[in-house]
Amino acid sequence: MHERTYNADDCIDNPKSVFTVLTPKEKEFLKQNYTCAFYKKGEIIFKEGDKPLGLMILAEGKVKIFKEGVGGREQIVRMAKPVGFIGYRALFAEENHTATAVAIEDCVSCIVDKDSVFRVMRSNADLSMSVIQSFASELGFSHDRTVTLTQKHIRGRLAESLIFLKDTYGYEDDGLTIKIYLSREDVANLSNMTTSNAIRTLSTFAQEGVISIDGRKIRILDLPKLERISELG
Amino acid sequence: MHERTYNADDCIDNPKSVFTVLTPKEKEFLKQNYTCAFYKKGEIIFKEGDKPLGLMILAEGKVKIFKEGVGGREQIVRMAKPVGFIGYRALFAEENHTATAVAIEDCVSCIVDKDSVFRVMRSNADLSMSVIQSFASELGFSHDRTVTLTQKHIRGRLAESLIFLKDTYGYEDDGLTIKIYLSREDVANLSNMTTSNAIRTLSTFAQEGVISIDGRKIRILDLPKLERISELG
DNA sequence: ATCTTATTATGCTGAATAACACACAAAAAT
DNA sequence: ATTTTTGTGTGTTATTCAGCATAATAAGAT
Repeated sequence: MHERTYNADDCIDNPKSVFTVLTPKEKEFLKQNYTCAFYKKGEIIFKEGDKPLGLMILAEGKVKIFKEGVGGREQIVRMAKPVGFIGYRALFAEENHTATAVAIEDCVSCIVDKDSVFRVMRSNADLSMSVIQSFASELGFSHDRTVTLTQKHIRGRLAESLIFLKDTYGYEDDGLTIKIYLSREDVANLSNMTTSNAIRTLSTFAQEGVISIDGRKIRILDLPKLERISELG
Repeated sequence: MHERTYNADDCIDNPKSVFTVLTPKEKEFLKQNYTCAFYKKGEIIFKEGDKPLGLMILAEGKVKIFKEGVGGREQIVRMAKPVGFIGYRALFAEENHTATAVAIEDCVSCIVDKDSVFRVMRSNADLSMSVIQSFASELGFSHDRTVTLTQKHIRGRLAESLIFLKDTYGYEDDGLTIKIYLSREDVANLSNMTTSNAIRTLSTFAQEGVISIDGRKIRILDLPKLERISELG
């Protein structure tokens, strides 16, 4: 982890963040209580068991959050993008982290210290309500994933993961390429399958003309068909 | 659903509920804004797609909350007990319900209307913070379950479910019998397996002396062994 | 009381998918 | 540049578990 000059004010002022409900004064207060850190691709941002130090805002880069299961097998539970929070579940649950966060690309993350976050939340009910709404949505998403990962077949699980990645990160300028470049192993860990089966099923999708593959670059050629595969299970 | 005279003041005054952080005045306000309903065993309390009307407090009885997956297959995502909330995820996410709640026993549920709940939450930061903490814990639990249900083998999943039921509902006076009586189908839907396999695996556990079965009454005879089965996967 | 339906129990078969083995390509380290 | 490591692709085998059938029992309905 390297220190670097980075301006997190952008995060706090970002119109897409939950901070829009804050008063200028409250924003100012937060801006005086954060530090920034730079993480190289592949670096661990926090590990299962670590104590959360504050509210981490992902300012740049992409992050995977996963849990270690049976025999060290990874299950990705969340994919974070800028501008978004990471590690906030443990912070608000007053627990140590129960998952590990790893940078998928070079990342910049800003930490607002815990006391400052809590103070602003107590002073601004709108912020609390936004956080509650975020948690409630995230919990719904988690329940959905549980059902998908346990009930759908490999093809359905992979199709849903690809759609999820597209919805989360969007397309490149070509309007086809999913704007994230994951290893086959990560795709597998997101979709609850072995790496071999992720590779095989991606190839099959490509043969069927649903997607095209160029290394880690995945282009969705036939979204309706991909959605049908996802629905069918 | 039958109306019945029931005193929900007990719920709001219950020392185990999140309402302990409220002032007497706020409690009084909530007590003036709730209605109670009675549900017979097997009755639906709310269904996937329904609009949440308020914050439901389960005052008496036990409730299963499940989602319908591929081919109508149920996945139980939560088991509620008194005094606890039900249907609060959708309420706070400002969505329709994404799961169905069914009474496992005769139940009494009190509904505090949405506006009143939100008003008190805006006036009392402690309450909001408690709700946030609850959501954060629940989300952690959901992530745990996802990993368990996808990665552990049948025996591990069933063992974990039995431990979960014991932790949630406790023992009968004998200190052995799990204080909930589920059908084999519900046990299966909690553990992501077919009814046949739930029956089979329960029998195996009984043969091995880990539990004993008497109809729907399950007694845990060897908790350490059950925990070991759960850990191993 | 008796009929009907739901639940529990058990065996058999087949499909889905994990596990393993190996080859090859690409990237990183020396 | 060359060695080592990491990632990708493909075939084969083994295992787990779902699906189905059938019977016995228990619970509800008429």
